[in-house]
Amino acid sequence: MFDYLEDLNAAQKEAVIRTEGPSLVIAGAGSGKTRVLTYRIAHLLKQGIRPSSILALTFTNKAAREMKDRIATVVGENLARYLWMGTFHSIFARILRAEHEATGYLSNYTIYDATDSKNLVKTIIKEFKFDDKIYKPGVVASRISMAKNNLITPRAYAENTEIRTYDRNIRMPGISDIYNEYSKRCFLSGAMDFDDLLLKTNILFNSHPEILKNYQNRFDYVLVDEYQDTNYAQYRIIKMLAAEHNNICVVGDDAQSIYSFRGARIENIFNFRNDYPELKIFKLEQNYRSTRTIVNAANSIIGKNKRQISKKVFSEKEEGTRIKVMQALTDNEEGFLVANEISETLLRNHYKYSDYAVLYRTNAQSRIFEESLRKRNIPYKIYGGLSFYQRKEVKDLLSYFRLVVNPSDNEALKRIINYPARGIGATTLSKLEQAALGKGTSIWGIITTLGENNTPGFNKGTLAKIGAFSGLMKEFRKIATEADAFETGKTIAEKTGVLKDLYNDKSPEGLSRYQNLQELLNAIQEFTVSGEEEGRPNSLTDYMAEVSLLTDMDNEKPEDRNKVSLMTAHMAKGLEFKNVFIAGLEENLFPSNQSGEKGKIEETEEERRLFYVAVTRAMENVYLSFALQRYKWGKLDFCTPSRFIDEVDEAYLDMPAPKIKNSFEPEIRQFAGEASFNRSGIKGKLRPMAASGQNILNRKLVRLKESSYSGSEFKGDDPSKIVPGVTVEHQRFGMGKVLNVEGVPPNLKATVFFQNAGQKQLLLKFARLRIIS
DNA sequence: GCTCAGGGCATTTTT
DNA sequence: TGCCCTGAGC
Repeated sequence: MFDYLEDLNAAQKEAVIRTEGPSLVIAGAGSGKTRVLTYRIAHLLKQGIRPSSILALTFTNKAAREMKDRIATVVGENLARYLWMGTFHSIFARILRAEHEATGYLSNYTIYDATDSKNLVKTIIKEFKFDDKIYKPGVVASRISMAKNNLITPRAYAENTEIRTYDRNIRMPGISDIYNEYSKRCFLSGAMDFDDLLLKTNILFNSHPEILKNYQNRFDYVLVDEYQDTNYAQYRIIKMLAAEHNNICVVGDDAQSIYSFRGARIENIFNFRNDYPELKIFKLEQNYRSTRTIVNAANSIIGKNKRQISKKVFSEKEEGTRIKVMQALTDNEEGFLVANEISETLLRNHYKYSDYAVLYRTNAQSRIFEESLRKRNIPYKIYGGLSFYQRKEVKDLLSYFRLVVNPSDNEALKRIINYPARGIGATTLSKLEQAALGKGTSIWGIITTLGENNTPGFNKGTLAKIGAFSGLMKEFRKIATEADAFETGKTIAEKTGVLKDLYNDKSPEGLSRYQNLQELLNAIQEFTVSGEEEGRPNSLTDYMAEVSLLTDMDNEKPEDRNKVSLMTAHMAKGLEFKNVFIAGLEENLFPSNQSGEKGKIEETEEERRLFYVAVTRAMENVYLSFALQRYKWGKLDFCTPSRFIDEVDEAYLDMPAPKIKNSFEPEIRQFAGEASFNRSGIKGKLRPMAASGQNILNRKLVRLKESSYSGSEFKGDDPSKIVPGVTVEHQRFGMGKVLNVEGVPPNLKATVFFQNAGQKQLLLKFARLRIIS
């Protein structure tokens, strides 16, 4: 068997074998952090420690899975399998299910995702008659989330003068009441949100010392990955669990703490020493990933931060090439330069597409790179954005499953009670909801007792419709108790007509929706079959307990293997690529100082850490690219390069960072049109817009019914037949068509873009007319 | 209850 | 630009 200790350098080895007592492993970028964690666990197992007494917490399922697989290769599958290894959320969800009696919940509780939480908050805002211009659901939800992450209960929130003053200052003094109501409703629905999994675990351990004791005794060893990203709630749980044996090992890198906006506290890693004065510190400083140039350049950036744990990250690899600075005039040009560089270096250096990543700050920036890569026939994959589990069709079907598992789940019920259409509209639903609130029960609770007690006073027709729905659900619930997850899931998908609905939609979007549902069913089948093989329970209930905590990263497809990756710098953490483009490095998109008064330095430092994370993803080549002018929300912005480029030591750049400060005069051509378009013809006024190079005519859309565009053909209505004056001339790239538009000067042409309306019927296609010169 | 046009808004998000 | 929400009108 292979000797894992041989596979380590001196510092790594120390960190692996000194297993007793508290340890802090400071793991610089690319220093073999995962290796140390996995071998440390393997080492424990080799010494006869029972796997079930080891708790290892990660932030992503992927990290947990990879680590488990690697441990299995060292010590064998049957040992690895009994480890308590998983994400914070999944481990605590499991504990909360096991201890549900002490929490007041049932073991089948639902986990609300961010959308469910926001919808519930929105409902409450409306009911409380707060001004929804001021009370934004997203803002309120994030205040609630902040409170939970800091273990502030609704009551503590109400009594906290500092918080209340802050809320008053942002003109939302009612958040406290909303939070209180929100918690009550979640409980009534038998639901917890993501933050609850941490909050309720804390409450559970604090209020039931005997239960805490039980877990303290169970876990002889506690290990935590990415410790710099833990929030207060996670910190408290870790501390409690490790209090008995004190064998706690946390691994992290303060230089890579980039999630403060989600409640992560970099202080946790700074203060670890105070919590465990007798700790051992291990510093992993040798970087095995990147060239010396990249490591040194990264150091020169992060060195500007005041608050950090001292370390000297170094590389013994070759010096490598300098970082390339790419300056473009427009965002289009930037996309072109990136795509160009990829196709050239790919051939010259025999790279694969998967050796490249384009990183940016915001998801919206992906579009321009998508376009330019597509033009060059470079395969790419966009990460982030709408995840598989957030897709409408997937969420709809999952909502049926949720309701079957937990009929109290109001958010799920509201989502599907009228999908597919059953004639149960908003009015009926709101009556049901009010009745439920009045009685302190769930909507399902009202529905099932309508026979004896028709308080809302529904008429016969409505009662029949609701009855049919509840009959269907009862039937599903019965099947769920008898059949496995796949059998149940498939029956539900078929009997509700959800599957057929999409099958009948032959548009490309309809097809992809149908395929998504098939994919979901395949995943359930896989779960069912592997559960059966391994003797795990595999009912729909068991499946739902898992699926709520899955993300897009958890179902990567093989056909995405050899593609250029497009993602935010945040998402790239933990990954590595031979070539990394850090794109869109304009001051206003990669902000360094645009935040408010509070925490200006902290936020600048965090942006710098983000930049550091992005640079250290690269093994061989780093490109810093930016455009000097860019459209942002339709308006032209003049930009300067991010100040972070200036901070890179010039010795590592292939050209000095350009110091351009709005010094050029844009060439502006103006076009003021007279017409916009709709299905009945040309109407209204074109909004005149100034731009250089490319002119945007107007945001007015041509909405075409029953038509779509695929390949080079219009299916259904051709815009030229519908909108007078619009003629299709020839195809431009991918989505667009170049058009001649009546009334527009002959040197200007329009491009039509199609996109889905995303509404219920999926029939509308948008065509955007855009003038290009 | 559905459709459509118009208005308003806009980081990052491992769970 | 793009997307989501809302209210008018059918």
